[in-house]
Amino acid sequence: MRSSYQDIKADVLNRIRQNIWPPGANLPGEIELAEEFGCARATVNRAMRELVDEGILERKRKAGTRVKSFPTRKARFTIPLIREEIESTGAAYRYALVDREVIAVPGWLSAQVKIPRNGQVLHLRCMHFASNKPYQLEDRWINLTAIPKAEKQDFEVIGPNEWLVREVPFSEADLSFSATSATQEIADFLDQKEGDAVFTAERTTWLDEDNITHARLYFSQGYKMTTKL
Amino acid sequence: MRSSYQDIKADVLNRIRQNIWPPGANLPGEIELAEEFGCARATVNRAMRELVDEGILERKRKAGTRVKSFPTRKARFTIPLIREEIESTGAAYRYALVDREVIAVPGWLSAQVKIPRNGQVLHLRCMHFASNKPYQLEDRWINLTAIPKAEKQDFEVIGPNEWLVREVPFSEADLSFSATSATQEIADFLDQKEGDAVFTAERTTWLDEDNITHARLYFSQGYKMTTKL
DNA sequence: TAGTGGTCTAGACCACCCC
DNA sequence: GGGTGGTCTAGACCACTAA
Repeated sequence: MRSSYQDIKADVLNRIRQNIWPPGANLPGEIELAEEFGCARATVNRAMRELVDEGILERKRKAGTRVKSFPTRKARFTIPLIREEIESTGAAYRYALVDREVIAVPGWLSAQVKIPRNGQVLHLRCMHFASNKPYQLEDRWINLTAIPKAEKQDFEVIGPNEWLVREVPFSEADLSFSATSATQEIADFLDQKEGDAVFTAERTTWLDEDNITHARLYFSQGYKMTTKL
Repeated sequence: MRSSYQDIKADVLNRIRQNIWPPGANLPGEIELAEEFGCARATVNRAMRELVDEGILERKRKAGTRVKSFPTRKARFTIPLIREEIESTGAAYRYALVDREVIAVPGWLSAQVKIPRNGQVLHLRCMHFASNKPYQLEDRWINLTAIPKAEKQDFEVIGPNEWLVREVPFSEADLSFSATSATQEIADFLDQKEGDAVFTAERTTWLDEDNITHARLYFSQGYKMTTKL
């Protein structure tokens, strides 16, 4: 009875669900499991590694494999391109540039990220619409010291996110989500009232040691970010 | 010059960053890469599979491997146990049960999830404190048809989340995040003002076809969910 | 239909780390 | 020290799909 690594994953998950292997329990070693499932150790190994990756199991050399006591699963999510996100709902996507200015790095930004003092940044504000209803206000700073060619872009047609994703590779990004109260100005853009709750994402992107860009994304009312575990 | 799969990953990422392989470019086949890196095809394969998993590459049989045109990376995050989340900041965690009642399934809930009409649910409201400051209000429903033993738990000492994670395995969960305005009641619990923006998480958990539990988590002001890409 | 990735094998050596 | 998982190999067969 040959098993694939996916069969093994499913089987292990079932045993955990049926409390054959409750949280905290030790599993047999890879060799033993390979015999039971009638496959090579590498196959068992792949199944187990993926279960570790999903947050179900813990493994340590010599100590063996066990079910996590509190199996808090890991979820994955993508920050999709906003155009794709909107079009996937069937709505028409529209982009509009609001402001564009080259300025010296504001103090709060140079404190937060590593941009040389006296460096210049490109500050952009853009609106994203779904079927002509405000969907997201994007407040973005691009580090011109790191990405000088951004200055030549007018960003009238293509949004900075889409341009950056295509043109500028990055090595790391920090991401955070929070709820903020709309200022009068933000409320006007999003067609809401001052003080309304606004789902806000903040993102900082790095290439090795250089900060590339920082963005604040304000979503209009009713936005939900969803995922599956 | 032997390479490990991690060396290969790093090398591929570098070539992408240096625009040797720009977005949309086709990569050589696995056999060719294996020769170049001086390793077995399986090693290359593992490196490439992981890069697909991280959202950098796309692969299709026959067509080959290419850099995604819009490399929107996948982030992973864990929904940590709130106790661990709070204690990891150095604050003291305190839990308190607010309400506990067994009721018939409310209409809005039975519509949203699959609980038999006339079924009973355990409705709980709990507070989580960080150093005695309100941190999260948890509004939870547990399906007693699926989890009858929950009725015997008083949840005075252990929160329902912690109990469920340890006692009840699940197969799937839906998760969503949004910003809502605090009602007067929620504001009172969180020590805020009515109408304040509240970061809200909603979670529904399933075991095969049965809905197990549904929870709404209201975080107090200033909460940020952060992750790295 | 031919070429690519997807998976599996049987064996090997190694690194880590609990006992 | 010895047992566990972590990784690698050389080869094989298979599944999908673009041409």
